Amino acid sequence: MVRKPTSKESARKPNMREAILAAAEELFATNGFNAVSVRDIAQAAGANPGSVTYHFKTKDGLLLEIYRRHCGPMNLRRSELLAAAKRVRDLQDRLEAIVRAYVVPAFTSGSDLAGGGARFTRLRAVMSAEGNEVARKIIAQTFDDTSHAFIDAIHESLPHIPRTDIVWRSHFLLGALYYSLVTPDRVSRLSRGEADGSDPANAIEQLVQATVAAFQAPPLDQAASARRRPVVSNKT
Amino acid sequence: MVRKPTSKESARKPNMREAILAAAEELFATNGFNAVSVRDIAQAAGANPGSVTYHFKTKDGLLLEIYRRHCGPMNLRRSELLAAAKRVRDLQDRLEAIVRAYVVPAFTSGSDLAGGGARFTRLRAVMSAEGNEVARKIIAQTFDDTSHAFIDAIHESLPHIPRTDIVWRSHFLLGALYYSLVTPDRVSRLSRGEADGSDPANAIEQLVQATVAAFQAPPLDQAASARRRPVVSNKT
DNA sequence: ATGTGATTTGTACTATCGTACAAAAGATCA
DNA sequence: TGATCTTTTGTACGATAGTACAAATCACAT
Repeated sequence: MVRKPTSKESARKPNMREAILAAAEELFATNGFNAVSVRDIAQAAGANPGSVTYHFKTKDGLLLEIYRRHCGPMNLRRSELLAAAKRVRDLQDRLEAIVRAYVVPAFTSGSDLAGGGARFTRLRAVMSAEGNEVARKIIAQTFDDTSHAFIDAIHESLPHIPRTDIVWRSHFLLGALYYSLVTPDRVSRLSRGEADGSDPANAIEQLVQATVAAFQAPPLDQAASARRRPVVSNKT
Repeated sequence: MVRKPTSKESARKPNMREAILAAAEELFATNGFNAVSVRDIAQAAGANPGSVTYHFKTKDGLLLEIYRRHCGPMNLRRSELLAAAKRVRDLQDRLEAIVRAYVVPAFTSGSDLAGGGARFTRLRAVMSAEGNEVARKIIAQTFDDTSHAFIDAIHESLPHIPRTDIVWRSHFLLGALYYSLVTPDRVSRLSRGEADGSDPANAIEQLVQATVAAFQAPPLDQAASARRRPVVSNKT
């Protein structure tokens, strides 16, 4: 009989299941899915390999549970911030608030906080790069709603920009966001130590500032693309 | 091109070595390094697993050779385009030309062309996400020069923007570029079929337009960051 | 045609992978 | 305490990984 935890959760270690999830999250996010073995995860969590099988059945199941754990709270948080942002009167300020609502939850460093977090965002970036099938399915059915909500909100504050352009630019935003979390050291290196790529507050401000300007760029209509004949044409 | 094919080069198939390189490039770029086995590569190239060992010694050696093959020509191409871009008089046009010089070689679809190409760029994106050690070493010592050259050029056409900001924004550009090549289908999906994320010409124009605007955004100085107190502060 | 060196094949070895499963240990409550 | 359920451990199995290596095969100068 499956009983709900009556008074308190019991385990020899504080919570082995959580430890495994945290370890897997960290290892997957930094090394990718295939490079990390179940034994690696177990060792990092101070657990036995068999425990992973017991709690999550398979390695895919473990990844699935990581997504399940984060997706709900993260989208909730984003919805709240988006709703607040949409109440901003000034259109320019509203656009910035919307972008901030999208970016900030992705950078939060709270490890206890279930929703969002830089580690989970980085995990998603790596999984998307690896074309992970488990992640791909979840992403499409969980994040597209949120993405559409943000795109619509941005579109409302920039009515003269075609929706297509906004989609492209929000795609670029996500790419920039991902990459900032994947290789923050590159920023420090290229700036010769003048900037700290690992500082989330820094990254957020830079990203918001650059992205708002990108969204406000003139639309890419026929006239514009006809005006600028490319120096180097691409193979069609 | 016609060297002496005397006693040095010969193979039963047109060129098995090339076939293996091409197959590995394709598989690594779409599935990551660890998800692809040497046997997968051999099969895709119509070769025997032993052939891979013969030509490249190890799996790492194969990846290394892929980078070696592409890095030189790609950087050369970029240098040429950058030099041409720097000769543009008008500062606004010059900035766009510089960005284009950076972006265009990364999207070229020529498979015979050794320099650059979308496939190799995507490969780099995936390797960077996976934190691949072989790739990391090569990248740092091969691409940083080029990156600095572009950053300097952009800085010259935007003298009032601090170099730090330019580094961040060019970092975002690379992230957006990578992500566009990794998951082009997402653009098609989110735009509900109105845009084709797989069309390189389209991606280039959108990326150039958005990036130029991002570079031209006002600098992120003390005044700006003080003015906008964040809605949600991040853990320091 | 034949010898020679370059390439390809076939196979085998060892390590490690994900996972299954029985036994041990811990927790819970009559 | 003893019965029962949950969790952890230890171990093993089949599959597959990267790589080594000898034999077979090919291209070509002689």
